[in-house]
Parts: sequence; C-alpha cells; structure tokens
Amino acid sequence: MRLSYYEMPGHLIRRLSQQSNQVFQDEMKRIGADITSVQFAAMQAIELHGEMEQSQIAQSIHYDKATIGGVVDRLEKRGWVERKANPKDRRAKLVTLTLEGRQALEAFTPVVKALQNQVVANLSSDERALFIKLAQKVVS
Amino acid sequence: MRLSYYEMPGHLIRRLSQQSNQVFQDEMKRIGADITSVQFAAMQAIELHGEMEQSQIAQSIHYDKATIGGVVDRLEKRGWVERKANPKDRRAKLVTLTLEGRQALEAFTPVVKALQNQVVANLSSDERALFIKLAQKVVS
DNA sequence: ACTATTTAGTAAGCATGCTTACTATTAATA
DNA sequence: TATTAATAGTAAGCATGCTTACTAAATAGT
Repeated sequence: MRLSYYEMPGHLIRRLSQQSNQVFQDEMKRIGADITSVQFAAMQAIELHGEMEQSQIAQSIHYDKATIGGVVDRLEKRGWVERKANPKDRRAKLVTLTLEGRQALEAFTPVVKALQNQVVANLSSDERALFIKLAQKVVS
Repeated sequence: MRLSYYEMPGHLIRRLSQQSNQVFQDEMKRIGADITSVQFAAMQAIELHGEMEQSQIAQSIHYDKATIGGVVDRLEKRGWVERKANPKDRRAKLVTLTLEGRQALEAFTPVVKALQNQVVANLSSDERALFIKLAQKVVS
C-alpha cells in the first residue's frame, strides 16, 4: 500500500512550518518590522531570563548552539542585544537585551501573539487546542 | 495573559519540523544513505509523474522554484536525475530520474515510509490519525 | 501583427539550521 | 594534583528556503 505524500507526517510538518513562517514574515513585514521568528524567540527568551549564556538560549528554545551563535551575531549587529564577558566562567558570554531590544520586543510581541492564531486559522477553536496538545505530545 | 512559548503554534511547529528532520537524517545515516528529505520528496514526485518541469516539481511538493532549482542541481550532480530540454517549451527543462536515481529511490522508500511513524512516535495510533487530519486541515 | 503580461529558470543575497572540528576553559576523577 | 572529560563558543561547510531581480520565451489581449 502506497503511503501518499499528503499522509506523511514528515511532509505535512514541513508544510506547517512553511505556512507558519510565511504568516510570521508577512505580519512582520506588514508592520514594518525586520525580524525573523528565530530572532524573536531568542529575544523573548533573553527577556524572560534577564541575562543568558548563549548555550542557555539555545537550550531553552531548542536550537543548536552554532545556530544561536549566528542569530546573536545578527541581533548584536543590529543593536538589540549585547554580549558581555561572564566573570564566573571565562568561556561563556552573557547576552542581554539593550534598551532598543526591549522596545522592539515590546512593540512586536502583541503582533506575534495575534499571529499565532492566524497560523492555524483553518482550525476551529476546539481543534486548535487539540492540535496544540497533540503537537506538544509529539515533541515531548 | 501571557502566551507561553510552549503554547505558541509557531514554536511548536518549528520543533515538530526539527524533530522530523532529525529522524529523517538519523535513519538515512543509519542505512548509509546520503539524501535529504527535500531531495527525497523531489525524486518521489518525479517518479510519480514520469518526467516533470522544475516548476511542476516545485508546485507539486509546495516549494519555491528557486529552492527546487538548487535541489535539482545537487540531484543532477549526483547522477540521480537528468535535465533535458523541453521541445514543447524552450523555457522549461524536463527532469527525469536516471537508473541510479530510480534504484536509490527504491532502496530508500521503505525506510522513509517506516520513519514516518517514528516522527510521531509519542502518539498513539488514534492520535496519529487525528494529528495528520488536523495538520492537513491547517495547510489546506 | 503588436504589445503587455505571464511564465520557466537562474542568479545573488540573506538567514536559518545542521554537522564536524577546533580552542579555551572548567569540572570530574584517579 | 595530574589527567581526563565535558562544556562554551566559534569557524567552516553544506543544504535548505526564501526574496528580489533578471533573461528568455510563451500567451493574452488589442
């Protein structure tokens, strides 16, 4: 029996990802914000924890440390975060939000929050809750 | 009310994607196959349709045409597909699988098929069916 | 027939996102 | 304490995946 393309979780997940990124990108463009979903996630994590080592950021939002290194590079270049030496551990660097970073995050947050429903716009309210629950279980 | 990271569809979807790619990559590595999920999807589409223009491939598996251009480049470099001129349309190129490509696809297909369940291994059989149904609805 | 629009593919640029390999530093352990 | 192992970050390399811009060719509309 042939497993159709449209029934393969792998392919469906890729399309979910594509759609999700598209919505994020469109909404950010609409409000004139130049930020990616990863950059937003990283900044949100930093704000939540106050100051973080890069490895902590990577761990908390489940990214590879090399990827986060590049993301922090770009956020730093843009003036949204700062890297400081960690006196407790000379290998590590503490990343904090700058004032501009906090302001940007504050401005974008409601839009990102609102856009989450748009990603799953084709689902009813009940279905959304169910989808989220199942997705959480898949990645747990 | 704060929308937690773990409840945001966007973030969940990214993690689904990450997990899915990880399983694909691990399984392919395990059998000594050097192929990505996109490459597999493209080859599968080509086999199904016989011969395809790149734009058709892109459309059928929902990728950007520029992305598919690069994918086909690498598949061609590897000897798994061939590009031929399309006499009916001199803009287009017909992509076909080579013998090696067909053999590779045949060898990988059962593994890819099996790995689909592994992606959603944390779900019961009923939950999997439901998840797939909801995911299909999201991207429909 | 002429023109305007659309389409197929490529190119360049950017940002993920991963891997492996490397350096510097810290932690664990014999 | 001397050695070994683990960890933080970076670098290089590769493959997505997108955007915009471009060329060549086909189509639509007048």
